[in-house]
Amino acid sequence: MTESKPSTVDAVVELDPRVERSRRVILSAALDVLGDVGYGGLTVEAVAAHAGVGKSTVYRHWCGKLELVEDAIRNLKAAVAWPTAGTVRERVVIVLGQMAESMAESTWSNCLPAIIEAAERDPEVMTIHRRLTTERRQLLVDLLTEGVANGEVPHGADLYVLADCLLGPILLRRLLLHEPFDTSAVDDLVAQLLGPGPPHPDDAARAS
Amino acid sequence: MTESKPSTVDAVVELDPRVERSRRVILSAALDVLGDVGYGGLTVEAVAAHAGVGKSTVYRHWCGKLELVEDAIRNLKAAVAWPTAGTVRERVVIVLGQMAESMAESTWSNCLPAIIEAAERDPEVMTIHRRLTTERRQLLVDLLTEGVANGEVPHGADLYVLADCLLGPILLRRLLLHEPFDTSAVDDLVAQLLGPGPPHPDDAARAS
DNA sequence: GCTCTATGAAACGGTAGCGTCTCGCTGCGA
DNA sequence: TCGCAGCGAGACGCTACCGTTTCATAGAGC
Repeated sequence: MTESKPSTVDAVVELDPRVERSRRVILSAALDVLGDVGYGGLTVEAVAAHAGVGKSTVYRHWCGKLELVEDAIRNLKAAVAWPTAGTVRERVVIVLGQMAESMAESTWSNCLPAIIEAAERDPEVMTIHRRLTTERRQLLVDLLTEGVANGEVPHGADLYVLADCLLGPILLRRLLLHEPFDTSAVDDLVAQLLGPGPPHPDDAARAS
Repeated sequence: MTESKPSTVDAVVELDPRVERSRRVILSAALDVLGDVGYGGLTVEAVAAHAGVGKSTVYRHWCGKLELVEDAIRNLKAAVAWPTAGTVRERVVIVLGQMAESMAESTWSNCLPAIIEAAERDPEVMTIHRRLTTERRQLLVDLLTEGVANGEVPHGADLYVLADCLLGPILLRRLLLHEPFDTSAVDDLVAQLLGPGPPHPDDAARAS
């Protein structure tokens, strides 16, 4: 599942491997529990049981539920392989396909409703979540900026709005409609926003 | 076992005005509390206290927290005045403007994260929420269909995807980015999706 | 005015999670 | 090999909420 690296805040050297192991397994369990029962339903005892550790071990490393959840969300990484080759349009399709796929089944997708809920209650969680989302969207905006430069994306468009038009529908179908966003829908989506793209990318010079 | 009322809203005549008043004030309080503390944090006692009624009064009308929340969500109405005059484009702008406005501040917006969370845990809540969302989106799809008929919206587009492109960004900014979606963004959004139409929608010939 | 019933308040036992603590055990590093 | 620190297990007092029950009050309909 989540092969999270201990790259959280531990710039300091972890001496004892037992500590590192405990922290890793507890954070992973926290995400599992969070996805299962949500933010309000998450309990420290449930996380400890799911991690197979004692409750006191959790309290040894975190003050309580809130700090634990914050740390767990911080460790939530996006399993997205950012493409570097191909036209901008092709790369957008790939990125959105991965987005739709991870929206259908991933730790992140499972935790998303709980994170949204938690962000609503706790400012720190909101900051963390907004940062993660903003960074991810910025990559798409950068990709679109490249598309504007080479003519694949029309000039004059607000690329942030355009990026939200690409990401928003996937989010809407996951959270509000509870229906999948399949590959053909991604094609429709990109065609809607970047024009009726021809299968051949050689005629990228199309502005009329 | 507590019997459930066949009608959740106002279909059946309530004999005693005290009963009607209790149900109304409790459901309203349930939405307030839901928006304040979320689904997991909502308690029957908090709802009763916020409604200014006794706890036993709540249990007299609902089996428990789940049925109460379901009923409250069922009664959550969209405060959207659907426009009937003007071009399709103008009406789309009005609808999205209202959407963005109610996203910024409304009972519905306050409760949305909690409802999303609740829908994730309870199938009944999911069904209710999906129905509400689907109905609202369908109105926009119908509007776009009218636009296709009179040439304001290009042919061949998947109108459901298009509707999600219009609604998705507003949702994304509310839930993930926690930043407002103002009027100018609505204009950008519509321009992005329905073509760069200034006040005059005469440039409908774009798909050729 | 007189029932009749919905109501508010409160007490009740039961359950669940909190956060702290102690106590052996064991893996780690020296 | 030894000392230490992290560990699990669990008991603890505490608080909050659950869902039920009782009872006196007051508002509604006749």
